[in-house]
Amino acid sequence: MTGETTAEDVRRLPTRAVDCLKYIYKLRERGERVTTSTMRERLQAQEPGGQLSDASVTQLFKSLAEQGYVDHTPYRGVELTPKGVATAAELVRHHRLLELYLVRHLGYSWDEVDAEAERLEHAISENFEDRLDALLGHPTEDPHGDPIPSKTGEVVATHTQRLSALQPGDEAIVRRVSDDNSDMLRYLASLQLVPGARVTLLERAPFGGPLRLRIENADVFSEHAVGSELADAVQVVVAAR
Amino acid sequence: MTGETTAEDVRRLPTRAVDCLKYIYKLRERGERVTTSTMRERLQAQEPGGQLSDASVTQLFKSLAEQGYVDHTPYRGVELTPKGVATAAELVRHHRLLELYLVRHLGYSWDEVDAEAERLEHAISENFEDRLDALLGHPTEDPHGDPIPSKTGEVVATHTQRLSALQPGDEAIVRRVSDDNSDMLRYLASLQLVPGARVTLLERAPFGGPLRLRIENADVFSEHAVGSELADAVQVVVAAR
DNA sequence: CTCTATTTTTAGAGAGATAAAAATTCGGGA
DNA sequence: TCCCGAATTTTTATCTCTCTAAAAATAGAG
Repeated sequence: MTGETTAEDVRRLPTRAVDCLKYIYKLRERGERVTTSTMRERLQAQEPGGQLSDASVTQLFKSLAEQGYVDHTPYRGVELTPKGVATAAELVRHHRLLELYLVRHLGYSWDEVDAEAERLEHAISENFEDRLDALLGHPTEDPHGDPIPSKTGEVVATHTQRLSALQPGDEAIVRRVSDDNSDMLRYLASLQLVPGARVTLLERAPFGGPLRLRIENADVFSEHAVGSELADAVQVVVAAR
Repeated sequence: MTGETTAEDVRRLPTRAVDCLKYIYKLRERGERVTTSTMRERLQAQEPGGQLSDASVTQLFKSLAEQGYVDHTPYRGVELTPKGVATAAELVRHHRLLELYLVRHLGYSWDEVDAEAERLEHAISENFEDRLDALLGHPTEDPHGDPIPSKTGEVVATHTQRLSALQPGDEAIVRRVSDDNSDMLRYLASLQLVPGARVTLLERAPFGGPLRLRIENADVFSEHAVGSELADAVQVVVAAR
């Protein structure tokens, strides 16, 4: 028995390699295909001002494939193996536990936590992770509504759709918002368009135009027009149609 | 004006380089000379199973000297420049704030915190540091009695001496204990030989033999014999002689 | 002055990066 | 269906950085 190595992998592999697994995991959450250039953009965005070529990403893919974390079909992209899923889930678990902790116990606002968690997720120990988990009451969602994988990598799946997919007259509950754009998060908070809020689509302009919404959160009502970029970043569950 | 770069240095420099500055800082705290081989041992102990040669340390010294963090006198050793002191103090500040935080808010025991802080100290942001500092009430000492440098690198100096330097009959207050040996810390805790405790040296055996001590902490009294290694690791302030 | 332990220099190996060249995919037109 | 060309991905050759082993240099004790 070689024992559980997933947790160690997160700290043993180069930061870039684990981040790569994490992004594959997150892109797959949204059902997108993972290509070399997509990954280069992602990894590059991570390190401000950092340079990274497509060729380097190809080599990273090959190296991760050799180590059994991904299946790499040349010219087609990569998919996580079970081992890769486990490792990525462990890192994502760190990230989301940290985000929730930073908001609840250190007074961070939800638009600040992504960047801080990005750094810390690689450094914390198994012990730290477990203490956070217990202190937070074994949570299953982070402040943005993203599911927190369990220690064994399972997630509570919720069937959601994009806010942009609603039809006029539909009522829905916000479940999840994209967490990686600070400015958007601040704006969403100002609209009260947060997980748990109830939205009604009043009207939608054609050709990707704005959506007019009625928003209710904590008994406060408002009405706003939002653009398609924002409506794509918000996941909802339809309550009435 | 190029602005304050110290905080960024901690995250921009390679981990090993910042750790090197930290160890120079800590060795100087105890007035020890910093040689190539000492540093190699220190850095090697850091990474379990890690290999590191003396030659690498020499190159690290040269590189840090070129960047203005240390003065390197070949064959003699290194000393921190003001820039080096500032950078090391910033990292030590991270470390000690984290140690105190882990004990106070996450239920860690004082023998666990060094290893965890070691990892986190490189990852936290300026923002995180400031929040910790405020939450802890701007502390000046960590759980082991080590001073926490201010944001500008100043420390509250206390004139201490080793417990092993006491004479029979001396009474002293424990101020500080060495933080890097888990087993010793657990043992010290079991003896109540912690910062704030009052000790009286009853007797000392010759030739580096054991010291017989009377220990008082929180109105609990006890008597123990301790060896010289332990007596060297505890710093005290004499109260009565 | 000489001997020994330590430190530094030197030479070269390995990881990880890039630019440029080669290979492959994919959509559209004959 | 086949072929072409643009876009993308992979390969190749090379560069830089960091490390080590071995050789050379130096310090310090006797």
